[in-house]
Amino acid sequence: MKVTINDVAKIANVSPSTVSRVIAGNPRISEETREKVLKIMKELNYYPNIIARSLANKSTKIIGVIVPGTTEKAFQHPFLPEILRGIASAASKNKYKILISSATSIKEEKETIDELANGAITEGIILLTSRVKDPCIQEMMKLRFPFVVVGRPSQEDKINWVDNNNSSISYELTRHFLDQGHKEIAFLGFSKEYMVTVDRLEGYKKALEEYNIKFDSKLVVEGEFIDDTGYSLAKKLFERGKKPSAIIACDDLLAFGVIKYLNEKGIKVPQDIAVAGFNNVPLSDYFVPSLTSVEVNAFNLGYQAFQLLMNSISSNLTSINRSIVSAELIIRESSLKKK
Amino acid sequence: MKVTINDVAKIANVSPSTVSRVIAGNPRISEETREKVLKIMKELNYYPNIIARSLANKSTKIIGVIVPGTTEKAFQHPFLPEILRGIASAASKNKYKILISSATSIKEEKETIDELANGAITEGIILLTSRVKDPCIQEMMKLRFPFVVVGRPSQEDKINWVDNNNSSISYELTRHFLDQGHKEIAFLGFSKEYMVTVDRLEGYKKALEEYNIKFDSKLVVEGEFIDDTGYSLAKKLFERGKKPSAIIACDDLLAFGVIKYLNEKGIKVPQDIAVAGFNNVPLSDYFVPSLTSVEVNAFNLGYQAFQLLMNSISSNLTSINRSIVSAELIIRESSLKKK
DNA sequence: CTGAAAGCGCTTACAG
DNA sequence: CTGAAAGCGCTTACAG
Repeated sequence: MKVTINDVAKIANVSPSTVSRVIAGNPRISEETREKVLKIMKELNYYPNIIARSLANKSTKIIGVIVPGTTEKAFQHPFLPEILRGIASAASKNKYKILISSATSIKEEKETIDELANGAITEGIILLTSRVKDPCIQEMMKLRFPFVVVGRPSQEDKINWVDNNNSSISYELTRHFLDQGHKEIAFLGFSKEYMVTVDRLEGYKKALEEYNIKFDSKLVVEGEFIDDTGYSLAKKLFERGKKPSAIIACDDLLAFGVIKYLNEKGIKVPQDIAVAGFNNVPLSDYFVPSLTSVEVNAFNLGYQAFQLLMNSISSNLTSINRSIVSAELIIRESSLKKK
Repeated sequence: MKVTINDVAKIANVSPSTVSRVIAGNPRISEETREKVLKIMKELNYYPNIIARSLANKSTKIIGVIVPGTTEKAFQHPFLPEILRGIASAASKNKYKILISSATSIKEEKETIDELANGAITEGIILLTSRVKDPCIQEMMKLRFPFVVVGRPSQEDKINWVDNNNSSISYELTRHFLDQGHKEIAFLGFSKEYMVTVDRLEGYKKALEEYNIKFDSKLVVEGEFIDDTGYSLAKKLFERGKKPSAIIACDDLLAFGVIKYLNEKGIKVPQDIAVAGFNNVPLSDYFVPSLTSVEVNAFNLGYQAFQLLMNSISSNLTSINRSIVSAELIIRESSLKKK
């Protein structure tokens, strides 16, 4: 049978209260009894029951992380795990544990949120999402429960969130092309459902404007951002009769697909068409040509998200915070004119 | 204030016991009171406190997942998330939640295990590891707590585990080269610390033997499997004066590094040297040349791991089970002679 | 410095 | 079919 605080108390000849106090490190316990109790605990191999403690305490030291969309696709993208890693690292430092949700539909997702929040199992929630009108965000706001979202939400002023400055890094990337003399730059993988792509498109437009290049909507190919293959998006672009000299894809995986398509058509990258992606996946560096991309520092996004959440938990929802994690342009072969 | 079962009971004019029973779906409750209680629950927006329930129940419906090594690198490899996804999917179907550990050292890892197991917070644990003498496995065995490990452990008969048949798929891959007439095949990324690589080397040797090719240890380059870059391993190989006609790397990421090295030396893949990897990462298909690899079905590994764990939890540790997930050879350009 | 008691929010035999 | 009571394993004012 599992040994409890009472067993320890009995054998140590003290009250359960006392044992509880030495566990909690209460300073009002005499050195002598502390040592005695500690010794017995060791002998009996006693471990406090976290559940019981949580119930008495009303503090579980657990946060929930809701992974977007259907679980089936949830971990698909290489940077999601990176975010998780960041959250885990920050949580670990604060002695928090992480409960990962795994819903397969929006409905289930909401139910999970309700359960985690109302079930008193979790002290706060991190939402990984970047959908424009995210139903989970709506749900969380209704619940008045501490939460932060990774990815700028549409209701940005009422919510704790962390994100890159997607608009400005996209601006930078676009300028990188403009500065090299490109006039026709395509933008693949835009989706009005996803804030990230909305922001990135905005930065793209802003750069064009500065260079007095008229925005051409035919150069923007919408896509599901992660699901759609870059191959098909590139194909669509060409079928519109467009043949830009540079292509920006909203994700490296898309960019790889684009390059595959170009290869098949006998178009050389970067000599004929320059290409860049976003998110700097591990293989962008190995790819031939190595792929120009944007490092979003997903680890930091996760890390900061946890910090904001702690903040929100302890401040009792009174303040709204945001955190901008800097992104950096990583220029590689795919976007550089050969000299 | 959070509404409790007592609040509901009072307003519904029944006892807390009755409310508890309708929550539990106890059939001995009259349809009439059930509906009344359900209605009040809705009105008050009542959610059962999971922690309290767990304490009374002695069942938390939570499993722990221990991610190997330092958290910092934990989620690095693309197939870890896939395993997680499999676990999450199976867990979700069984109404289980997942607590992810995040330790940064072996010592911390053991502490986490102790806490999760002895703290009554978790009903079972899945260990993601494939180290040969894994200290966490030792710890778990001591605890007599339900657990399963993903990756064949050295103590394979005393432990629940799930894995591919790494030896046999490696055998197949090696034969794929032998059948094409290759006589000198290098094997990169072996590490005696990791069962996976041990098993894969075994399959490799077996195939050579069948073809009466003498095993040459100079063709085996040890490496940290995931950490080491394929680039440096390939370099080592060449510095030994070896120039095989085919190279097997224990991981696709290694293989990409190898190819990069070969490219730099002006060696063409697959014309001059054929290359293959393991784990079929998302980009292997996009790479130029596309990379021959082994699909390990990480999702299924995770899924099966959860099933075994359920088994172990309900059977009360009385039986030991294993589950072999089939892997498949995916032949692409990098290993095929041009016709 | 330490103990007795009440309480955290549930569940579940037991009795009716 | 339903309720009163005890219990799950802790914590924490309160009293001394």
